[in-house]
Amino acid sequence: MPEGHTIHRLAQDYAARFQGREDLRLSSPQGKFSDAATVLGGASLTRTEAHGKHLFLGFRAGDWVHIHLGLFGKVTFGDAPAPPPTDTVRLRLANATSYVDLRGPTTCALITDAEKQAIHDRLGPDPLRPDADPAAAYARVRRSRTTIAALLMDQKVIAGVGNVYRAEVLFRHRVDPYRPGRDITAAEWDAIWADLVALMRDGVRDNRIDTVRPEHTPEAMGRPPRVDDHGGEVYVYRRAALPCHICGTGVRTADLAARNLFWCPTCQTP
DNA sequence: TCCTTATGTACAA
DNA sequence: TGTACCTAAGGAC
Repeated sequence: MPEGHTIHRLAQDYAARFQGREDLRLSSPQGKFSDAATVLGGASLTRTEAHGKHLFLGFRAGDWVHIHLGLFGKVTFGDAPAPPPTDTVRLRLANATSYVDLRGPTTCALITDAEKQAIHDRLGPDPLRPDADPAAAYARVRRSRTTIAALLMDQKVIAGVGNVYRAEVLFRHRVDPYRPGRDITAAEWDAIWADLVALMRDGVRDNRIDTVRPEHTPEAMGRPPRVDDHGGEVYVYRRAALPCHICGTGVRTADLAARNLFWCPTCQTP
């Protein structure tokens, strides 16, 4: 599930169900986080935060649980009573009314304030954070020979964009994914950034990625709605060889840095 | 039941 | 650039 919008939504949802309550219990049925769960004991959740794809659960001054879902991590919320956990649950939070299970994360670790700060320091601006500075991202983009497709996935350049938002925002701005960063104009970057802010805010609200403009929706175009397992309506992501919604050209796909890239060779210009 | 795939990242060579 | 890691679902047998 995880691009930045998912993580910001998780920060909200963890807070809504657990923040400020005194009846919290932590456990690690799988065992890999048992020591930390014991250290935290019955501490209450005081705040939550997201930066890019990193989630931080704050328990007391200096105590943070740092979570990164990686490619496979999943989080499941539910109402009490919590069912018996399966043996893949890395971290369960439970109180009298709710539970939440974390499975398969790349990272789930107890860290200090200083360690958390170090993570912020190595991440680029996040379109979903109010403190984000798009000019800092553009400063890196404009002096790079690397393709814009790779730069958008580089969390040091911009935090929170993943393979879906990358493909979709480049399509929406008609930018060929192989164009070098240095050939992206300031106006193009400003438009891409503003679009990411809007798209990702929608993503947090809806808990899915929809990128198709109203005039290109299945209803407007007279096509059947797309239903994929990520749940959203998109232009090119995972639509290899299918006709482009706008021009009908077959959507192309290629490997770029071990990830699948999708684009329309007609609509997107070098 | 096995194989492939996936919205990610880190580290080795 | 390749590989390892974490999990679950879907499709091929």
